[in-house]
Amino acid sequence: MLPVNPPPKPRGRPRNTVAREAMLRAAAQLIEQGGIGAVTMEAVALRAGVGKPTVYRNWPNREALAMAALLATADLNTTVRQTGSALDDLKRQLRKVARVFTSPQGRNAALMAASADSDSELSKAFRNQVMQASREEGRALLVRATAEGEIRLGFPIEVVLDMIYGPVFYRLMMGHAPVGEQFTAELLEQVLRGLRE
Amino acid sequence: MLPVNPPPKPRGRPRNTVAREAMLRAAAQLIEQGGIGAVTMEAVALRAGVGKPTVYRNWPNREALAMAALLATADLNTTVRQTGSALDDLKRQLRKVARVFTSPQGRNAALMAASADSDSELSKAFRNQVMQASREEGRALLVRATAEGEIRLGFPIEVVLDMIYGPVFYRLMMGHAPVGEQFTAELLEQVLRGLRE
DNA sequence: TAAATTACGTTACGCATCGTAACATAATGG
DNA sequence: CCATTATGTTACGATGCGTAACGTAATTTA
Repeated sequence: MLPVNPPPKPRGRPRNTVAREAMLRAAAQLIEQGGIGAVTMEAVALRAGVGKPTVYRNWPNREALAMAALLATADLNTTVRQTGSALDDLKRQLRKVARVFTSPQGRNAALMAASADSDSELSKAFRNQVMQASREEGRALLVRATAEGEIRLGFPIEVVLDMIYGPVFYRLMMGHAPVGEQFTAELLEQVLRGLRE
Repeated sequence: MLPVNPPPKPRGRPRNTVAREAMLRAAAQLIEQGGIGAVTMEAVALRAGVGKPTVYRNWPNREALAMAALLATADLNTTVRQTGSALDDLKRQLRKVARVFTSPQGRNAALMAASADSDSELSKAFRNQVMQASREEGRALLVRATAEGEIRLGFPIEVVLDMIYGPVFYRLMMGHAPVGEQFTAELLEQVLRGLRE
């Protein structure tokens, strides 16, 4: 057995989890109202009824706090239930991704992930949890679709995943056109045309 | 002849264009070194050898100045010469877009366009000049390709444009995979599969 | 040439936010 | 009881913002 101290049992006064949640909630509300820029450590401390140093004891800077708040939002952590064919599920999953990232939180989340220091811990966690999760789900569905004989074999799957999710983010970020039901449907249809033998 | 006063002849002391260019250059250098966040009005004033109020006389805030500096970079305003078939030109244009936006300036430019207030004048100018320009060029090439009989008719061209440029921005912004020669080639190949009837 | 007009650089100010320090106090473990 | 850690309050210096007030420079109009 490896000596992986399971609970290292901290010594002194424990962290106030209520305060921590209050801070995350305050940050999320501030984001919703005024975007990432509205998340100032002082505003969070005030709104959460907490001392400013306490905020700094939990997160080293504003960016980390905002990222943590976004990571904690429930929307970003859902997965699509598998009911129909793989391609039907894929269609529904793409709509879900589009819907989630059309929300203010989702849009801000994507922006933060893009602009954050790529090496920071939270940034990596974010990419893994929020973006890679969609990709993994999509990858599994594409594999299932090949097994079901709906699409051909031997296509570059990473590129195809970028073709599916890339345009959604592109429109979301650049705002040159809406990301509606029709768009995701046409997009997927057009992608699949290149995969049907 | 319409009475469009060509030079309305301003009254007093003219703007110092040398200072203006110095400020834009200073801003561009600051962006290159430390990103958008490094563009503070005071740093620009100092580096350009200019008074702070002069900076504010030319741009209302930091965002506008940074945007103007990025707009002035030459890379973003080039167009691809048409030498081969439409599809060859499209391939070369996609590489050019990828190359431009892989540079620090390009990446920051895309980020600013995404995060800036969508209604601001410079933001709109930016989207038109930098992003729409690529799309227009691509749209023209796709039309030419149909005329040359290389691809079929009746596809949703806006969606296809998103499928071409979206994945590039997606990788650039999220950083989950490189945007190399192989990627753009495979991407275009896969997109064209869905267009060849 | 004189007057009006506009831009310039310098200096200074009030404001917001940052990130940190000092302190007394509260909660928990040994 | 003592050591340890977290908490809230208060305060501080540092930056950057955006503006105002000045005297000066450049250019157009009369």
